Amino acid sequence: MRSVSDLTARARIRDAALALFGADGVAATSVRAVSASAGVSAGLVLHHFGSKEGLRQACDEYVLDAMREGARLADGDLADALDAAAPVRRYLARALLDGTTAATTLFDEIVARTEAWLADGERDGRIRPSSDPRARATTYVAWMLAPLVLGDQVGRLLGGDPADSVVAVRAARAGLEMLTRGLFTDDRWLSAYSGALGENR
Amino acid sequence: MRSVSDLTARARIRDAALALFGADGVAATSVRAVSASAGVSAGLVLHHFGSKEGLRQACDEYVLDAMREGARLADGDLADALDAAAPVRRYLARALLDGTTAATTLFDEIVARTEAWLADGERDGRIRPSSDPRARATTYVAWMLAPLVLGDQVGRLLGGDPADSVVAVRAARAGLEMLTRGLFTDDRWLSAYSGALGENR
DNA sequence: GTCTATATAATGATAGAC
DNA sequence: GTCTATCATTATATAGAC
Repeated sequence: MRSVSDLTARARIRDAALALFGADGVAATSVRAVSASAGVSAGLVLHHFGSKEGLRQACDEYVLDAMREGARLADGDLADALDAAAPVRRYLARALLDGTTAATTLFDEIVARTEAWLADGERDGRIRPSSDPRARATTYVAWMLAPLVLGDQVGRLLGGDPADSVVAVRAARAGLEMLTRGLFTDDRWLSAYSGALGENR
Repeated sequence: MRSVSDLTARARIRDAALALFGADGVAATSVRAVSASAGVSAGLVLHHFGSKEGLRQACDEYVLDAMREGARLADGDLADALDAAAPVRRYLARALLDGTTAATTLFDEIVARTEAWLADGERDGRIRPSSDPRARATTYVAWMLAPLVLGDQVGRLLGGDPADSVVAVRAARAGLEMLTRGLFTDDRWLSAYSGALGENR
């Protein structure tokens, strides 16, 4: 069991920054707040990372690595790859909104992998065909990311205790139900859209 | 046709704040930036709103009203209520992430309305039954909000021009397709979750 | 209502001792 | 590697003239 104080100061600073940046946003988090949370001086933070921007980039790279590792372990379905540590998830959510290059890169990678995974599933019959595979993959990814980005809101309504895994399971189950049995019984609305776009847009 | 300069200074300041807060976040936006964007002095901003926090609350209330108005016009489905002006949507996305009281209130209202709307649909057969209506409504809302929060990412992958409405239509259509015809062909994964939770959790 | 000028605090970053 | 002390800049907010 590795305790917090066993980490190098650099790692502790990065972890503290990750948590604070994720919780409050980069702009709302001062270097001093990070240093206090890590139990070091403000000077040391800048000694290690050069600037606040450097610290942000270090967090970006760390999250990128963590998510890639998670994606490597899960063999396709995005839902499995997303059970990273909570601070990493929260940071990622904010980074996606801020449009950092790391988050943009990651989003692209995830969509590409998901599109390939869905195409595979289409071939062997696990996944229904689509008239617009790219749009479907993108939308699917956005949906899987939604409870992550809106985790506080979803958690509050579904359980009270945000750290409770029951919340995540309930949401995941409800989502799966919609995606297997469907939500709407007829394709009235769908037809309206098809007319507007053509079948293979 | 009402031009920008016809608005009172107070309204112009609020609109400018809405746009900048939504684009960059509240913390990353200075009162001076807002005043410059609105074409007034920094002092006037604080004269009208007391403080930066007061300005933020004014934006919150404005967005709350705008969304409620939109929801009143659309008679149930969340997707229709979300076609508010782009600045309002972007502001709302950030507010949801920041967990402002207005955004929290709004999220709760939306989920409640959606749950009622889904229950209605269940009764007259438009909507399939659910084993966990609350979780389904919450997840559905989170999904409909996802392209809003992740709009930049989705737009980039689906069209290039973020302001292009074709992007929104493609995403909406792909989503509808998944929610009508389903995505997964068998309920293998769903069964696994049902076992873990019991049927009526 | 609107501006300019200013007070005061906090922030990112640097320099140098240990 | 780590700290303290300090600088220059920028931020919010106030006071008072017009």
